[in-house]
Amino acid sequence: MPLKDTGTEQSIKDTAKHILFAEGKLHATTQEIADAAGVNRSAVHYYFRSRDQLIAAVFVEAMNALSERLDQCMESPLPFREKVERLISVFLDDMISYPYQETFLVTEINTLGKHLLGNLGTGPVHSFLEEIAAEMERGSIQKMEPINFFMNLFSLLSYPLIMAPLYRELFQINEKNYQELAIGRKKMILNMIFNPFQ
Amino acid sequence: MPLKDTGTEQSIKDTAKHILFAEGKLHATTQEIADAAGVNRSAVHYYFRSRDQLIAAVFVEAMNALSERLDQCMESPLPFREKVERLISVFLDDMISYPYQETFLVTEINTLGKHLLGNLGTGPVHSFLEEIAAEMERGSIQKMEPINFFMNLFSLLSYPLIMAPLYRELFQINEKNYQELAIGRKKMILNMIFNPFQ
DNA sequence: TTTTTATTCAATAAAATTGTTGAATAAAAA
DNA sequence: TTTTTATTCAACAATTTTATTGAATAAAAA
Repeated sequence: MPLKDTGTEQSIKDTAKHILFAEGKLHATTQEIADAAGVNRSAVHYYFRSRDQLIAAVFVEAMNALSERLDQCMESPLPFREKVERLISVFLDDMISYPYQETFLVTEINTLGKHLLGNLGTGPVHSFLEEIAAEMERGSIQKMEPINFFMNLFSLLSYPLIMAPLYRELFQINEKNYQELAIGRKKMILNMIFNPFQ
Repeated sequence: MPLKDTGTEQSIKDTAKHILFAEGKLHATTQEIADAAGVNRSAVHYYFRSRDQLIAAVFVEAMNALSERLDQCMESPLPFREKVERLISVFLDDMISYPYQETFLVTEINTLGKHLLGNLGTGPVHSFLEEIAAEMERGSIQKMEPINFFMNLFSLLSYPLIMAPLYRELFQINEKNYQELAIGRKKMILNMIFNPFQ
């Protein structure tokens, strides 16, 4: 660990994030990461000692950034519907820049161990679930298990972007058009989520 | 390639599928696969020559099996709603036994190349999309881009199972209860899909 | 029984990747 | 200027994983 901060350590992490989360190269080597970061491979070991520790650092940072952003949305004093709208915008932007992030988290969680998850699922998520339950009582959204409402929201939001490489082939859509499709889903998701069915 | 079929080749592929798709060990070595299959590692090379070719074979077989099953559902002469119900059941069963399958396909598609996708997205999917459009005309489902209806269905179905390891932590639910939750979503998904909102 | 075939086994080669080290360098700080 | 610090560089060791090979074995087929 260096005494003054030249940004190299962070730059290595950011590059690793880009390769892993944006490009989806889940088997990236330290060499590939170093090259992409424009540093010598020694620097990677200098800062992180081992590949595993770099991966773990990236994992933790991504996890914290993600839950922080979501928590901020969920804790904001906005009315429920606007809160959900912001949640969708924030998450959609994130998914567009880092479509493989969730996939990475899910496939690495077993090898890295759950202790790296930190304070995921504390406070904000819990109170947001209660808020969902309250809205159901009010009748503004369809009654169901609050967890299901939560998962529906993120399903409709995430899945099409996670599976983009497959669905682009399935539907023969190029990258640009597919992204437009994904962004266009925003309004539709709000409709599905907020207009009580039956 | 052996002249008589002793089932070993298939057993190796099946074991690889289990390790990759059920256990989610995306970095599995040929040794791990051979051990789990109860064969010598030589056998793996005897049948597949290289790890890459084994992975490719597994990929192709999984891809074909998946699209065949889906095509069968989509082509069946059932009324639309029952067709969708079958689709959900078939896919849900598959997701429960192989939760990492889609993740694997999506992360390997870049390294392996799209030529392995075969005849994905031909005939059945296209005619199913037309059927969806027709149902929208009939008013039995909400009007939207047919592709969005399709993606909504699979989003609501797949995402909670793909993300299970993460969401089990987030909601502090054990594996058994989480699976019950996932199965219980079936009816709710049908409701969301079929009851026109607004 | 003889032959064929599938598979194992051991040994080893080849390749890829990671991790280590100590000296060299260049820039910033003192 | 001297010192410190971050980083590079080259060389190499260690480890892991993959791939090859040829002989051995055991069962099935002829």
